[in-house]
Amino acid sequence: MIETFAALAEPNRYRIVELLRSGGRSVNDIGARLDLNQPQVSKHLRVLKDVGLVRVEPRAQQRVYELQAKPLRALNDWLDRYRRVWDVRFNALDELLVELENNKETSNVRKKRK
Amino acid sequence: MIETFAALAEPNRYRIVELLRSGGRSVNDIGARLDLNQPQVSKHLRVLKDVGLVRVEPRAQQRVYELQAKPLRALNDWLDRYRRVWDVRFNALDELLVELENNKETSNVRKKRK
DNA sequence: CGATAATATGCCTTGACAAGCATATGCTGT
DNA sequence: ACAGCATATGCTTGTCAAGGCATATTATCG
Repeated sequence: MIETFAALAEPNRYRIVELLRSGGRSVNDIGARLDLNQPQVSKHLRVLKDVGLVRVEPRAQQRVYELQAKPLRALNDWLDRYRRVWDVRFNALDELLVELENNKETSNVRKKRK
Repeated sequence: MIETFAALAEPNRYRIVELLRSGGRSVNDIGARLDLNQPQVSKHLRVLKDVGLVRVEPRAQQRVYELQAKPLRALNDWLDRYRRVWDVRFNALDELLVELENNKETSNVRKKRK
């Protein structure tokens, strides 16, 4: 999770991700559109690949990078755990639903009461 | 958006946010629970406050920090724009349904009614 | 097999930022 | 106003990561 945040916290990497939202692109294509030098694009893509945000598909002599679902899904799941904070619908009488959802995931919910 | 990612990319800040999910806490309380020195806690809270992730409420001589909805909501909205990438239900032939949902406005999409 | 295009990697420099520690500021009760 | 606790800020140091540039790697085609 933190890795994903770190990857997206870098401005140029964020721009790359935004660009790839419209579909896979080659390294040079990305560099041209975002006005970045090729080596830096490759490096950023490496970071994005390491955290699973993109995957590579060789196409002829170039490599097409495209977004991957998994980290985005993970981000969504993470955010779900904060729903009671940001979603208005959870602030009122939906406490019951919250309880149910908490039961569904028994991961790190075991907190010590004092 | 990038600011939010950057704030959450720092391990200790992430831990603070996770801790605050269960409710507002004072600076020393946070420091004690996460085993952090008080100055670093204050600094991290400053960053979190600057990006709007927390707000302060003075309580006696201590300050209680608690999570704020806005950046989390923004994060959710941002993620929504990638839904077609990560949400399986968007990958197939549900394009029509997407149109319908957008029109219905029942989902958590587009609730900004400024 | 050379030539060339597309991409990756290595090295260096520089800037940002987190931790540690000392100290300042602020609030509360007496 | 003073003492004492809670929190904030300033300064220094060390680490890490991004950009720039040169160069290595890989693939395609003649």
